[in-house]
Amino acid sequence: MQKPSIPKGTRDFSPVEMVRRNYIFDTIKSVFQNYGYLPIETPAMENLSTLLGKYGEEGDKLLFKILNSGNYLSGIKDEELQTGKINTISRKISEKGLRFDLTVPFARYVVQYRNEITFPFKRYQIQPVWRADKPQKGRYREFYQCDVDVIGSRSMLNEVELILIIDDVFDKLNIPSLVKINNRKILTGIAEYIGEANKITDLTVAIDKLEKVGLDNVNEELAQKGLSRKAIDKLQPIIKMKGKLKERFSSLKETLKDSKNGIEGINETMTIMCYLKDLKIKAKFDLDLTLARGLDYYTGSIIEVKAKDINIGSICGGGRYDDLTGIFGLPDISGVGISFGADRIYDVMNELNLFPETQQATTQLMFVNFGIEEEKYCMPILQEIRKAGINTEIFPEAAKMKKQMTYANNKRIPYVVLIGENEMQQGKVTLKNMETGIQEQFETGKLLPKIIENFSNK
RNA sequence: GUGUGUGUAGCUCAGCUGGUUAGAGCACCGGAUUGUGGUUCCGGGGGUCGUGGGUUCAAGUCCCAUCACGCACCCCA
Repeated sequence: MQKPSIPKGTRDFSPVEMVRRNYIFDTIKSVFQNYGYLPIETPAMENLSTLLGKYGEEGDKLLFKILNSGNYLSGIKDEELQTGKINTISRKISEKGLRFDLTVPFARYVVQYRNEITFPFKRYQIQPVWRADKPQKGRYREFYQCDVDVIGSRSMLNEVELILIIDDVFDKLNIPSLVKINNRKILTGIAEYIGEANKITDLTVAIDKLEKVGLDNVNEELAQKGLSRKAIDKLQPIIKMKGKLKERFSSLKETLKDSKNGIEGINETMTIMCYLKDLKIKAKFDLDLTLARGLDYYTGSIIEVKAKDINIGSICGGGRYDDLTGIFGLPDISGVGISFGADRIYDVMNELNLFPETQQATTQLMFVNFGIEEEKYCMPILQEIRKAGINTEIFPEAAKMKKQMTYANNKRIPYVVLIGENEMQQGKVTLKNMETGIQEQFETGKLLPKIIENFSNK
């Protein structure tokens, strides 16, 4: 028989893992709500027309497509199949795809329900997304994103609040983090300044790698992509720029003074920084001109968060998009949002041992099952204890004591109740503390108060 | 898409320059202990060595192919 398995890049989650994952999700959710964001959900699959062309050429390739139902080959002629033109054929046999992120479905949602939505619209969305990437460390084919976006407001206050959200989330999860801030308009300005405005994508992709591969390699890649020697020389002082935030801003302003885009980007970013410097923030944040971010739709601020001392890529990222809804027929609506990568956050917390150990046990009290008579005697007591809010279970069959105790032990249930023939006759119960091994006997009526007392002491 | 590594028990792995019947730890089941888990002792089940082909007297071990998985790059959460 074939060994059971799951597709690569996907994962099963055990009860222990789920408790931890839910801890992350609950933390994130509570912060989102704290800032006035409300949840929505969208379907796992979208029409391919919604998805295609939104993530660049690379992104399109990474979309999971869903085969049409029924006789999906009926509209295709034999000769057409022979041509091997995957793109035209796949358009005919597949009309749906799994969502690639949550931002594009959100844009679709906003346009579709524009008459019912009050703007600015603040929503959060925590759902899985799928990418047909090659999996590796910190990269999965199915993973959760926790998106929070506000659409219909151009105010930089939104950016500021998103950074506060980032700070709150990582503070609550105890993850030391580094927030990088940049602006696409500044990058455009730089491209204009060095005289390579049409090579903006190549430029940003290359300088994005600065930290990883070093300046020489970046310059090499730029030359390879066809940027002129002169342009690369002009770029050097900008990406090498160091010093205090204030100084960097003023020197950048001087350099990009002829670029309308550049100045706009600088002003926006300065506005954000101005707010931030007067607020209490635990995370480190900084302007990082090498931050580019791939997704095509960003037009203004861009934000990315990395966990300190861990090499796993970014754990949160986002930015402002001025015209995402334009493609769906609703132009001139600006939005800004960020996305937390729950799975990477999990990996980081795992590596740094940040999960509270206490999360393990869900059952607080287990009744050992001695037989039918005892079951009947115990059930009303269980009901009463459950009503008091204690997580309680009874072993479902009168298995050997050893098996039942092993079960309780493996499940890390802290207390076990024994009511057998002896106890029933005497109207007593035996309560065993699984941690200390000590057990005591008392009247049945005293069980509940005793248990409540035990748990409240902790 | 490019490069690279690994496939042996449910899991983690050992198995030397090819050599009899493929091992360990953990997990599981049973017993010591018919009303007591976590510690200890004894015993047990479980493997077409990823798959197919080749070299050889002989292949888990060497060669080729193939599949699967991992890591790095590209890109990204």
